[in-house]
Amino acid sequence: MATRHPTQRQRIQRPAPMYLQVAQEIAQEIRAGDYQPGDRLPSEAQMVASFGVGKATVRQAIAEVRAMGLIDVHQGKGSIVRGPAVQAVEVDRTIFRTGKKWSVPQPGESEKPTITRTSLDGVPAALLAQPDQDAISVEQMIRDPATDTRMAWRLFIPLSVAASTPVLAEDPAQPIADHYQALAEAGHTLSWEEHVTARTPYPDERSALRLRDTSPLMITYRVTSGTDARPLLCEELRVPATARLRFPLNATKAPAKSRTRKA
Amino acid sequence: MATRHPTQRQRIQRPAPMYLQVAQEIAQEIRAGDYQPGDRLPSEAQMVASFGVGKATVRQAIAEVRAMGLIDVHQGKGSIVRGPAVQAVEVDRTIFRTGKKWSVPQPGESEKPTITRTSLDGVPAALLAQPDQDAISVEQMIRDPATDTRMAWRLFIPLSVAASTPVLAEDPAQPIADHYQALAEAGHTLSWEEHVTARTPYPDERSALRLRDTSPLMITYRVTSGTDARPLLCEELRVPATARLRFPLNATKAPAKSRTRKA
DNA sequence: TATCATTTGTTCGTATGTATC
DNA sequence: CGATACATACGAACAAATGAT
Repeated sequence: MATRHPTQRQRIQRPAPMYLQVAQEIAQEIRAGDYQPGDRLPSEAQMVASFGVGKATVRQAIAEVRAMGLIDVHQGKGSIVRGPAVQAVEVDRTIFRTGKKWSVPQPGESEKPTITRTSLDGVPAALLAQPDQDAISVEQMIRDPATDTRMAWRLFIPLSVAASTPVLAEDPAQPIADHYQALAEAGHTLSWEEHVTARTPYPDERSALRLRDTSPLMITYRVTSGTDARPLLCEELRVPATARLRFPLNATKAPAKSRTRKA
Repeated sequence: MATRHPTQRQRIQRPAPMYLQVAQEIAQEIRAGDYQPGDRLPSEAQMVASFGVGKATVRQAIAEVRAMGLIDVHQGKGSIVRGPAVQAVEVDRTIFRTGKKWSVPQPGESEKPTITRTSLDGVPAALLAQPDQDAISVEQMIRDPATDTRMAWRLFIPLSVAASTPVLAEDPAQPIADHYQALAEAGHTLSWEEHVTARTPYPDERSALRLRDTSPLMITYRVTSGTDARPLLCEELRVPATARLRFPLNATKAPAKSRTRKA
């Protein structure tokens, strides 16, 4: 009781951890232009001396700055300041239609696809609304030569859909636009929706997609639906978060019962 | 020379770092069901003993498992196994139209907006194609009470647009659908596109959005364009990557010169 | 309410391995 | 080959949060 001063209790403010302070200091110096893109930051040992903190603190600080995307760190070389020139790859998610033909932008060169049979699980299963079902899976790595960006594409064709539209199963690895056309010719009125999320990549994804540092991973699921909004196909695309996904948006006719806007 | 066996040079394979091995082991045990959602993992000290490695190694391993999204870590409590029940908040990015009125889904409750004047910079500046220009900025925090998810919304109205359509500047904080309507009434034929990216959040964003652990941040920019595809407005929405953004997609009439599909 | 044991968070120091130049 | 720099790993200590006593 006597040891606590009520007037102080409001204002207490603990200092941020030292590693965060150091990180902020480094980030500030970079943004201020003290280091130009391409420059090397002082070595860890030098920072230990100049900041007067331990090595673990410096390393944690550098990890933060790297997570901010301001530097690249290379063993044996040092920490290199990134330029804003890290141009974002733009991945166009538009679906084009010319008469009865469909086409989708191709963001790079594709490697040869792998066709397997898998059980539906996780998000694709939920989006396809068909749990406990198997699907034909087509996997393909896509590489954009201009920026050396790698993307992982995967198509899920539920077996029930392959059964009712056998042409899909005949050549699962054909261009996706041909799948769209086949479904349309089978009498479906197609519509699409896309779901985007992001997460920290797993170690194997980091190496497969050549992800540098702590860059997150964007994952987008495109669901192709037919008549009665029945989901038919699910495409998954995983891209480094250095990219930007582009969606064209059209206004949709509101349902009869229009949504009320909350406060 | 004599110390190197040429026949070995092809097969060398360094073992993975111990912290990754430990992380994989923990992740495997979780996925195998050895620990149920809600269970506490063994404490760091116990792992140090059971794995026979140092504390720093265990901590790095736990950081990996946490980055995989398998556990939540709380100081003083321990590491809690997450359930797959971490339902993703779905943020619907549809734009609805009823006759001459627009509406957009409201993902939660809004706090009171802050109106400032800023200079356009970074992605919004590039998307609005109007560098070296000022803009009216409206900032607002949105909270989804069901999942306690926070989102940061921001609107940029370039001064040139505010000048040619003064009604926008009169009440910048009005519902965004009213801005759309005002622009339509001013003679614009509206269209939208949305750009999505992700990155590691800054420390201040982590606290403002109450981000747990190492969850990345998704950022989406919605650009409203008028006649002649002239960009008019830019909305920025930052949401935790635990959310899913949902876009409806309509096929777009292909331009006269249809895109050729590369190999 | 206050205390205490447990658990994670932060920080230091030191040593060794590996990549780069 | 050697010097430099980052990566990994160990040990130790104290701070801060949590939950039970």
